[in-house]
Formats: sequence, C-alpha cells, structure tokens
Amino acid sequence: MPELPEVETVARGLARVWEGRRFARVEARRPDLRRPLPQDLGQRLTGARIERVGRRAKYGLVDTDRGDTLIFHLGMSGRMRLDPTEIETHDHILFTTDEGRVVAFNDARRFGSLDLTETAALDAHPLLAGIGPEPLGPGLTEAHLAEAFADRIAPVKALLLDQRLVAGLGNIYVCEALHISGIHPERPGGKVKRAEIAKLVPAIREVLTQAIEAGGSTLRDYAQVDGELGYFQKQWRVYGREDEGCPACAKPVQRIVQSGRSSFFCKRCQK
DNA sequence: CTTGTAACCTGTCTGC
DNA sequence: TGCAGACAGGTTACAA
Repeated sequence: MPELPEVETVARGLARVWEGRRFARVEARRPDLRRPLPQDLGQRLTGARIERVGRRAKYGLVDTDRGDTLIFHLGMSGRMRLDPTEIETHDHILFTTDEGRVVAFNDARRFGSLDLTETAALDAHPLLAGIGPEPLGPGLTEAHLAEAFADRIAPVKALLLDQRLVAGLGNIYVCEALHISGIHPERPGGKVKRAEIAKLVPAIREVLTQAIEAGGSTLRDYAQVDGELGYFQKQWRVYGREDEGCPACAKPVQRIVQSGRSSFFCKRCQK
C-alpha cells in the first residue's frame, strides 16, 4: 500500500479522528514490528493530547502536547484500521482516543516500524536524518535532481527510489513518473539530460498529486483509514500492466527486473 | 563513497 | 485438493 500518496491519505484520515483528542489507551500486542517498539509507548502517549498528524517522506508523524512525536512507517503491508469490528491476527498496536474511537495498526509482514521521539529533535531522528526533499515541496527542483544524478552510473530507477535523493517515491510512482517524462528506467543517472530532468520534476509532482486526489492506490490492502479504497491504480499508465498497451502509443508495456524489483515501461516512449 | 544483492515476514496467486 | 514457486507498495546490512 504505502508510498507517499498512501501515507498522506492515511495521515489525513488519522488527522480527522485524532487531532484535538487525547489518547485514552495505547496497547502494543507484541514487543516489536521490524524493530523493537518503545517500551514506554503506552506511558508516554496515554493522556497526551494530539496536536497534529502529518507526514514526512513515507513516515506518518503524530505530535502530542507533551513534546513527543510518534513516527510510524507502514512498510509494505501496514494499514491503519479505524474502529475495527473485531481484532485480527495482525493488529499489532491498538490506539484508543478519549472519544472511544479505536485505530488498529495492522501489518501482516511486519516491515513497518514505530518510534517515539522528542518533537524538538525530530529532524535528527535516525529514521529521518538524511532524507531528501519532499517532492511536493520547494526542495525538489531541476537543479537538485541534476546534481543528484550527476556522474552516477546507477540506473535512474534506483536513484529515484533512494530516499536520500528524493523523499517518498516508491516502485509504482517511479515507474509512472519515468513513463510520463519519457525516460528509460535503466538509463544511468549521469546520462539523463537536463531537458529530461526538466520534464521529470513536474512528472513526479503530477503523478503524486493525482494519486493523493484519488486516495492513493489499492493493491491487496485498502489505503484509507475508514476502509474506503484508493482508486489511483485505475490510472496507472504502466505499473502492473505488462503486455497491455501503452496509453500513449499502444505498444505492449514491458516488465524487467532491476535490483530485484519489477520495472514497467514502454520501449517506444521511454529512451 | 558507490553499487548490487540478500534478507527480513506473511499472504496470495499460478501452474502442475 | 495439495504443493512448490514466484511475487508483493520498503528498508537496510553487507560484500565487492
């Protein structure tokens, strides 16, 4: 489920039920996800007022009035289930507000993570330090990407997945942005021309913006907190569409494997 | 420093 | 129906 648009969708969903409320109870049903959970999680959150729910890269951020920020990552299979009718096997953490609403952090594969840190030191947190600019913010510019790509022989696909260069992109939206901008995923970063980078930047912004408007993409899990599906997968140009016609030229979409992950692209439109 | 691969863990789908 | 194998939105440790 979770690249930037899905995490943004989840954060907005949580904001609606959490902001202004207090945590009445926080229960971890196992000691770890990908990494150990903070042992004082319940103690530090219980009674705290939730000031704001936001996002940085693929991390959800929850600020409390105690000067703490809860950081969560959904990994590959993480979901936030609002007011579950029953507790499921992979509901690992249960958050209950003073209003009595329950959010279950469910994550079958347990690639997700959760930590608690002081808000004042948030940017220095190991999970966030070194993360690149937000693609929908002012930091992602043609000049920034040109510098990030310069002299690199790694394929542009891999570079765009590197969270240190740009925050929040994942396999789906990199494939989509490269198709929109006509760049072959295997092209070495240093060989991408300035004019192509000038197309790539708005392509990234466009695909992320449209995906957020659609409520993200749904694959095996639903994207939104309230159980509503995201619909952006219906707008995928190439991702997951091997052998189907390219939306621009109708030539069959190709699938290749790069560093163990599928890349989808059009041979004719992407050089 | 850069690059590529394997590993983490569970579930789902396909083909035999 | 059973079973093996491939694959899945991410990150990170490690080797070269």
